[in-house]
Amino acid sequence: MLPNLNPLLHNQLRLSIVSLLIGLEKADFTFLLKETGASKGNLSVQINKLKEAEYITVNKSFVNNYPKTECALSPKGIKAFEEYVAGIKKYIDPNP
Amino acid sequence: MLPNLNPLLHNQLRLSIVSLLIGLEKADFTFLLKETGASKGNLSVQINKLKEAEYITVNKSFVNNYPKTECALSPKGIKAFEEYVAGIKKYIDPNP
DNA sequence: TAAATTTGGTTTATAATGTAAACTAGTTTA
DNA sequence: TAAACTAGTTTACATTATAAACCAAATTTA
Repeated sequence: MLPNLNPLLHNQLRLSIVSLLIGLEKADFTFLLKETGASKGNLSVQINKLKEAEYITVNKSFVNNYPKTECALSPKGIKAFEEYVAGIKKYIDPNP
Repeated sequence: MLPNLNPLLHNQLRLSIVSLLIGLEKADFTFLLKETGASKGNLSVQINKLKEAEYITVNKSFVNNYPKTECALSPKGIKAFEEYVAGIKKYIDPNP
C-alpha cells in the first residue's frame, strides 16, 4: 500500500520553500519570494505554517533599516522532508 | 526555478490512482478502493475528475449481475504523469 | 417471501485549504 | 511633504477535498 504523504509538505509552495532551504543554510523572505514566484501574502502564510509545525525557524531582524525575515530548516523539518521524499518516491517510481 | 506541479496529479488519492494504473493495464473500482484505502465517495469523485481531464478512460459494465467500473490510463494521462514525475523530482532531488 | 444485508457505486453538504487583494508600518526619494 | 518603494501580515474569498448520506439492484436470511 502506498504511504500517506505529509499534507504540510504536499503543497507546491511549502514544498518549494523546504526544497530551497535544504540546499541553503538559510534564506530570507525576499529571496524565497523571487525563487518561488509566489505572492507575498501566500508566502507569508506558508512560512508561518511551516514555523508553527516547527519545520523551520524564523528570525526577524532589521538590516539597513528594513525588516528582514530569515528562514532555516530545523532537524524536524529535515526529517519530515526526508520522509516525504521516501514516500513520494513510491508513487513515482514504477520499479522500486 | 522549480516547475509548477500539475494540480490534478498533485493530490494523494488521484496520484495513487494514476500510480497504480501505470503498473496495471486496468483496474476496477473495488480494487482501487482496497489499494488506496479511500472512501467510496472520494474515490468516485476523483475517478471522475481524472476522466473529465481525459487522463483515464472509464468503462462501465455488468459482471455477475453487479456493476463494474474499470479504469485505464490514457496516453494523455501517461504523459501527464511522466511530466509530473519529472517535475516533482526537481523538488526532492538535491543533486539533479 | 418479506425483511435485512451486501455490492457497487453517486450525490452533496461541509470542512479544510489555498490564494491574492487589501492592509500595515516604516523608508527613501524627489 | 507627498509619492513611491520595501517588507511584510491579515483576511476574505474561492477552490478543493472528503465523507456522510443516499440510491438501485442483487443476495442472503429468517
